[in-house]
Amino acid sequence: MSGAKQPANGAAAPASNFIRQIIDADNASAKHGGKVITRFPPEPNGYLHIGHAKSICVNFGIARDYGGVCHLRFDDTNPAKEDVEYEESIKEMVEWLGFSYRDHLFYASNYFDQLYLFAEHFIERGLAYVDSQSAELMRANRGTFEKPGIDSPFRSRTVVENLALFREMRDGKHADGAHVLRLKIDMASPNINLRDPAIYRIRHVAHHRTGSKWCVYPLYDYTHSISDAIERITHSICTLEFEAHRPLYDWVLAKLVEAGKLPAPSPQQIEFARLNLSYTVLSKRKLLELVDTGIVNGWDDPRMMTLAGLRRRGFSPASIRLFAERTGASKAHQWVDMADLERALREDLDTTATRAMAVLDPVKVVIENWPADTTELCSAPAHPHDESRPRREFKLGRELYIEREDFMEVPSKGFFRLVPGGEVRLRYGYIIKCERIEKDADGNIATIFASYDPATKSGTPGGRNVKGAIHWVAAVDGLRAEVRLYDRLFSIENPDAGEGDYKTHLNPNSLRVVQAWLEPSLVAAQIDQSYQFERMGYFTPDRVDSTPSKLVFNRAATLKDGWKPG
RNA sequence: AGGGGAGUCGCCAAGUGGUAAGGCACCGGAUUUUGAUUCCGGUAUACGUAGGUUCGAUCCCUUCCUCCCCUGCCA
Repeated sequence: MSGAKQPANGAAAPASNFIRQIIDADNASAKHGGKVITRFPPEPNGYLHIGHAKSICVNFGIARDYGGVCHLRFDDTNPAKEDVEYEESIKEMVEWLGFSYRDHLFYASNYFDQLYLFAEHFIERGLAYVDSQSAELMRANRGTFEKPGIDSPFRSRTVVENLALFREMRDGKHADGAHVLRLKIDMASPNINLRDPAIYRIRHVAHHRTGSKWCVYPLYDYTHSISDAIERITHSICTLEFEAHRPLYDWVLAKLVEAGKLPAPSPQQIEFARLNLSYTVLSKRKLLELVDTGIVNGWDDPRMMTLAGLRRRGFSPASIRLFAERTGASKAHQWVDMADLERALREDLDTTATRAMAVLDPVKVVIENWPADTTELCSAPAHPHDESRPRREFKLGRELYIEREDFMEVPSKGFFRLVPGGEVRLRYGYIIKCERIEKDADGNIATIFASYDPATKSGTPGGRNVKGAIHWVAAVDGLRAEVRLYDRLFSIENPDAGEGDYKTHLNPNSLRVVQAWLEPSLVAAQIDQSYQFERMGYFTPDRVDSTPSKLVFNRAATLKDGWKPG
């Protein structure tokens, strides 16, 4: 009865949490007849980020585990800020994350008629009034945390007066800001949200869905509670900052239920802690600023923790779901390390990513005893634990490239790659020995001259082996490509807590671009597919800049590196 | 006259009167032509603090401390 616990992708079953406990209890008492309906209610005024992803996973995940449904509902009550562009992006990202909203797409704006009628109902019951104070005066009269507010001089308007005025507001007879419709609750409430909250304001602005039909638009608390009830949401899961709004949510619904306008039982608002990620910022305002000031290249910049950015960077939907599952849902403020996101990525990609070899910082190797102008075909599995996938092939010739960091002229203790006079295996190829090196005018190693042992071809039964194996790309069939190496955008854990503006803590090395050598199989690399460049990390073709004639790869994450030079 | 929340291992997070799950990280060791993966094994005398109730308290009561949220005609 504790919800069908279906692992998201072979991972452990979702842990019990306080939300699921509430649902279990409701199911046990048949409060909602065993139904579970949740909702993800974004305002279409920005792009989704990793924090939203967690909320999506919580809401859609619970619906899935309990055999219920999760509504995608656009909270589009503020036409001045919202746009279809955002709506489309949000829908795309929800789907990309692996959740379907097909038959469960809703809009708060679809309830505008109903919301309006309910507002008149509140007026008729003497529970709402038109306030004509200025915004400034309203603020002043609301009181403070310690001091109760004082009643508006318009609080005692008659029902007839209120109704007439509200209809005039609706009919466009008044300017923006001239009046506002307020619930009549309690100006002395210790909870400021209950001090006669405004529920309708005048906005002579066209709405992207309702056009110019309305010039009065309902506010969040009023709209959200009623929308939930109309959709028969059973559990309305939101973040902690709405805790103080719950009494208002309950008040609105209770009044409508007692009048027979809405069915019982009402949905229950449940709040959980939002996600905080280290080394980044997640507020819409800051994300926008990073884009507007050109610090990043757009909303889908791979360094951005937006879902568009994460996707472009090479994060898989499954890895984000795994991450959301691991961080769980609770009421304690959580501060999660960015590295945890990368670990979830590695865990997912290790089992799925096709392998390939790529040299990101090339140094040339010449095998002097390799016959000139000859090559030999080598092959390698697409995945080390899945031999059923077609193998990849590439050539080995006299000249090739290896990673600069795989050679040390003066090796650190414990270094077992290539050193002067030492041997190393060319993965899937032969064992080579470094005979001598040649440096350029600046003292950098220009070429490594080596010899190979013909008896050591990869796969030779009973052949000898050496400890180190390094990746390489032959000059004959290697591909050139641009590779973008990303790192965290900020250099301190909490950019907001440091001294000064968060933008003073940018990591200057958050993007490095290198020209790499890739093995030939990578010409066929697909957008949205991840590749493990062996020993280097997980990469994906850049979805906007990569073309077959000019390959561009993004690094999503490095591989775990257990070697500590000593 | 203020109100509402939260404090359990480095990071998440269960448990809620019967003597501290799990994940990640970390540390050993085995396998490995990725210093990856995988596999074994280890890791809180301890639940913000001080008291109290109880045979027994992370869980109940009280004190104190720390942190977060709320004074938009934003959501």
